[in-house]
Amino acid sequence: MLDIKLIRDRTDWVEERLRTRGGRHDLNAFRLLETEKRALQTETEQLQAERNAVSREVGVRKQRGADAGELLARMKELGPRIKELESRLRAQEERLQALLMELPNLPHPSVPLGADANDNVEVRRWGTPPTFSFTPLNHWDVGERLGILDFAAGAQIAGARFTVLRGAGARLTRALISFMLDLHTTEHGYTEILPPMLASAAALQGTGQLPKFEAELFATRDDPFYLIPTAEVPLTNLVRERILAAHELPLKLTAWTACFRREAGAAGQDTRGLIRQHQFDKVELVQITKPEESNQALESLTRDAEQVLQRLELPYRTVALCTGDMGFAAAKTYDLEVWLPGQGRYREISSCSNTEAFQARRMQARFRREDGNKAEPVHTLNGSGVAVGRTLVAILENFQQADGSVIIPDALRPYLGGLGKLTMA
RNA sequence: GGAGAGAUGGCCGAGCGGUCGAAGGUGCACGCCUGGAAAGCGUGUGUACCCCUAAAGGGUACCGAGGGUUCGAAUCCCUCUCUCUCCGCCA
Repeated sequence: MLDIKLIRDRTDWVEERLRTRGGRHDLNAFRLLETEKRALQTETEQLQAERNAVSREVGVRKQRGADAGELLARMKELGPRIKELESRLRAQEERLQALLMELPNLPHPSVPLGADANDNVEVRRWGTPPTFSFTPLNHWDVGERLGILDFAAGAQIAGARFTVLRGAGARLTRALISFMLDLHTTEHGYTEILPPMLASAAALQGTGQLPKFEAELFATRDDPFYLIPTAEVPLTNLVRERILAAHELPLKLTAWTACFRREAGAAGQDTRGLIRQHQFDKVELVQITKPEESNQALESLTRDAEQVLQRLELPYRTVALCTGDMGFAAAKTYDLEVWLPGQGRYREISSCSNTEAFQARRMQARFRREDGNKAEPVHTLNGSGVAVGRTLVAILENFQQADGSVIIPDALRPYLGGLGKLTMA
């Protein structure tokens, strides 16, 4: 949610910044509505003040046994008038709020201008894509040949975009999760959380998935829950409606969760393999910081995610998303793209964003400085550290051998009882 | 799922339908006191929004949420949510 005062005071500037993201946002309608609302509020509050004064006087007179007849008559008129104004005011506020909730975040000044993914800017590259003496297979072929990925079984249970992992596939996934969590908790200073994987509408609204992107979410039928599309939702909502002390910041949280996405509108994309599933595992990183520290925090959070790929010896590049390609809540985003030999290109495996105060304002997450002044919104950041399913894909494709086996990166072996290679049965 | 109890400020805890944003305590901040501290004394100590703004100031709303009764609701009524206890069920 944008700062309403900023919209009011610098309408044109905000509108211009929003325009860089593409889409159209008419802030004049907003400003008009807001002006109207304030007039209504002033009128309402004047009458309320009068009501309070008169009814106080009624009390005083009654206690003295004096007559309050004409006062009661005045109150008879005031009552309905106030009630009507109050309900109009509330309606107006709701409309404003609804408009506000639909506006995306403003891009940080350092974000490259651009329309779509083609305008993203590569900021660094790590590792060298492997060369093969044979034509590298797609991960689904590698996985099926090893008997660790079973797409047919996933479809049988739940349908398209669900997969069953078997044997070493399941174990490798569990190993990846443990490896990532251990790295972030013991070396990067994050606290491990195991949160609910269903969340309320209020929580989803706080992080920005609702109300605008309901179509992307799975919901429960008989209860008011949504399946979380990312652990960013529960982790960030840990500070919803809280006022933190300055010394508690930054908060660094990590969690493994399953993530559930309907992938509405993704028909025909990545229909084969593990790349785009309705359910996938992810280790998430979240930081809650002071405003002046969030820029630096995004850099370090991104490095924390990159470290996962480096330890796993997976070649990747880091890309700064342009204004037109960023998500709704983000002020700035780096994507990590891992090299996939089967596709011969880099594919997103992590997305690290600073949402600044955007989510904090939605969820009223604040902190108070040592000087004891007014509480102000915190900044919230999130990033995948990293997507587990896609990491499995990357390992299968990058470390596949001519004989169909797959070498396990050293960093992962302790989590697999020393296993160094997946081989065909 | 059944039965019961509860929800008030950072925390604890009062609150006959009227002057209650809310007693009291405690915590915290500042000041006095002290060689220093404790104790003691004094002052202050919620959030949001609006008006006015240089500052000060003023107003409105908020006692879990929403509705109702009333000239007037923290206080009465209804609905909901959450927490706790007991029973049942269950991993």
